[in-house]
Amino acid sequence: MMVEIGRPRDPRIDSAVLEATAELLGETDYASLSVDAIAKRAGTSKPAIYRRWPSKAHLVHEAVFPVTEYTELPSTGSTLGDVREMMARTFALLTTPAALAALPGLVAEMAVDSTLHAALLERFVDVLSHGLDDWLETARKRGEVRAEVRPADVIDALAGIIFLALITHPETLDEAWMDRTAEFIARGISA
Amino acid sequence: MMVEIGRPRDPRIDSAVLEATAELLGETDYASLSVDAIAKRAGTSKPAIYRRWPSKAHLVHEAVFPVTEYTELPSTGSTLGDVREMMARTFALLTTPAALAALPGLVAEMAVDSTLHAALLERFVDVLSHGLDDWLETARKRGEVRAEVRPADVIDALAGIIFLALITHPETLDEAWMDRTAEFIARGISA
Amino acid sequence: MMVEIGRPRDPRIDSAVLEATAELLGETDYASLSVDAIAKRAGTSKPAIYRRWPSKAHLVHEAVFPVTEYTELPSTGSTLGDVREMMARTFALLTTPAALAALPGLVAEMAVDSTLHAALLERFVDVLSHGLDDWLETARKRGEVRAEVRPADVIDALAGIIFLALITHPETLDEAWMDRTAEFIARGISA
Amino acid sequence: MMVEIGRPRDPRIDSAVLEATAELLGETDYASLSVDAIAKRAGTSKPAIYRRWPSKAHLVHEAVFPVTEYTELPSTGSTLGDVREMMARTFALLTTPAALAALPGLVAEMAVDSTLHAALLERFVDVLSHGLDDWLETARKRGEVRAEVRPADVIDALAGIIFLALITHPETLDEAWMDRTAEFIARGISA
DNA sequence: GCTTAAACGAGACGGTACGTCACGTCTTCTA
DNA sequence: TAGAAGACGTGACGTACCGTCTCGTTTAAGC
Repeated sequence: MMVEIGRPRDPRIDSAVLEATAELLGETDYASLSVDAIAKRAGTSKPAIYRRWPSKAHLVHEAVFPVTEYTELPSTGSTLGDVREMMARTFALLTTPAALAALPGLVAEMAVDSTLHAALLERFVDVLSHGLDDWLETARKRGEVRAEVRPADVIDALAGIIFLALITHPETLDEAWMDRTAEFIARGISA
Repeated sequence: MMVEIGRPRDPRIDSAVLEATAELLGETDYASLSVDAIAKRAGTSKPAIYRRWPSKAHLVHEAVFPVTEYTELPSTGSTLGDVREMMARTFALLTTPAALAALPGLVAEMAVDSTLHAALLERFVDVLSHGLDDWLETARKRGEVRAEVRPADVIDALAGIIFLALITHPETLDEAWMDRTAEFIARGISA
Repeated sequence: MMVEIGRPRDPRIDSAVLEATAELLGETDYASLSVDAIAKRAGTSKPAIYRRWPSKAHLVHEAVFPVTEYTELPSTGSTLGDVREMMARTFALLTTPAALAALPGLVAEMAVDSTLHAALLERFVDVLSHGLDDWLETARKRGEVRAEVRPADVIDALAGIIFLALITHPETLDEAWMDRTAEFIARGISA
Repeated sequence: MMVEIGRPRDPRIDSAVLEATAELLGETDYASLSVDAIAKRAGTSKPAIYRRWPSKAHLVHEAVFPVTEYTELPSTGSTLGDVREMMARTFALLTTPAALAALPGLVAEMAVDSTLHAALLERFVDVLSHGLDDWLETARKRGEVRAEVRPADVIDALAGIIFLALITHPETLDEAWMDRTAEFIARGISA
């Protein structure tokens, strides 16, 4: 049992920093975001930040993808409908102002920092794949999804297509595109 | 017709710099790549580089994705076979040592620099979509591809899935993964 | 009263930089003196230097003309003797290796940077005119110096003549020249 | 006899460059004056300039102190009057807009470039000392100037005092200052 | 009138330093 | 020991100017 010694950390700093980070990411991109600016906006100091997160990237990752309660994948009754719902969730996750500003930068840092890589993956897979195993199992039993389709493949497709589309042609991601893409993925995994 | 005036640029510098950049990207990642180091390796100077490319990102983009001769999409006779071939090409394009090192960084800079965004897209779409229109048209006529599938959708799927897989779990991208993914995409666009 | 807050500056850096600057000025001229080299020699960094001095010129000025203890103008009993002593001091001040190397460059920067101009003048006048007012007063009372001679005029003459001679014909500044010039100045201010 | 071969130099370029240099020195200081800007203003090119002058400093030196006709030192009848006239001439030479802007810079370059040093001295001594030998000789014969006073000493005093005063307190160089200084110098050389 | 050779404009070149910026760490004082 | 403040080393950024070079073109003098 770890005994806490000395002055305890002020939990208000944690949230103030996360909020400040998300706010600032709504105003500038990842590269122009400085830790000094975050500290100032949060009314704290750089060392207090580095005591909590090992690097700017880790902080941003946590600010952009906060740990949230899982909500069950609602069953719409059809494969297409369920895929459409998963897409909507993934899309929502990736298109908050903070996520839009931070994602490219995080991707760059991921490639260099393996601890960030791991953290980012875990957080992501957690959120996106939650309930996916069960859903796939059920759909497979109904004969609607091929046996060899793996959860990771579905995430690759969902997240990969949305991510690439977001960074290359965000202006064309309308309802029609969502529909076409859902149809594409649903057929891709169908028996 | 633009008339050349003044001392012409030394074309050997262009190629030496591009080569040096690609070489260095085989040794370090994008962030650790300095323009000074490129200049030194290429036997030239920083100003000579900035005279040719507006930023490090533009230079890297050109070094990593050189303009190449287009080769026709070979028809294997089946949709699946053709998709598998397109995947192989896209995969090859994205997994040169230089591309692996540079891609995350380029994605980050793309988000900030719109001229780079445009340049990168043009280069990419050029290479990947070459012949795709015709191929889709033909496949559509044979009744193998749905009418609403667009070339851009195919590129999103191909490049998006491969890119995300590369930056998240490159170690699992074996032949089996390529096969499953080709199957997925082929079914996704099929009638 | 200013309260010090945050990490205090390391005073060893101040002195190491000043020493390094003076040393390097003994080896090269002002123009070839780079801030990078100073930082390296002093075992510190460029930002640490620019935190302390607003420009290379301000740093050099302080390194070349350090604030020193004032020593009284010793009275030799005669106007000529006292002038000769003042000349010797001015000459010593301007002919340290660092001063010889730096002075022309400082003069050039003075013309451009008004803050440097002010700083350089203050330092100079401080050192050269210290005790001069009293000396002139005394000499005037003895009837040896004309009433209208001002301290600034004496400094102009002393420093101006020595400076111009130094930059135009340093090789001829022997004892005889010093004697002739002291005689010239002593007569110039005499009643 | 050197035979001219090839296209002769365009003499209009010489004068256009000198004029442009003097003009620009009325607008900025020596350091901010670029050879590119001179070439542009003169409607010519950098190589044409470097064909004529070995460095920026040499060009500026010639632009600021053009070779002029010597005018005799007018005898005012008194030592003081003659010295006052010499001061006026020296002052005029050093206070053209171009000279004011260029002098500090030239002094700095002089210290580094020995060919410039020589050129600048020759030009200066030529102008200032012209007729001085004769004048001194005459004054000496009249018993008004001490035997050991040398022409170079007079130039040191005249130019040194004016130069230092110009770069340190130009705003106080009024008629009264000129009078006091002429008196000082006249007494300094008097028997 | 043709040849010759250098001057010309434009601008690229290598070199070198500039002053700035942000990162993540360290050091001080205070709570 | 946390916290605020801010200095620290590191290392790269993009810019500026120097004086030289390499082009293609123009200009005069000599044959």
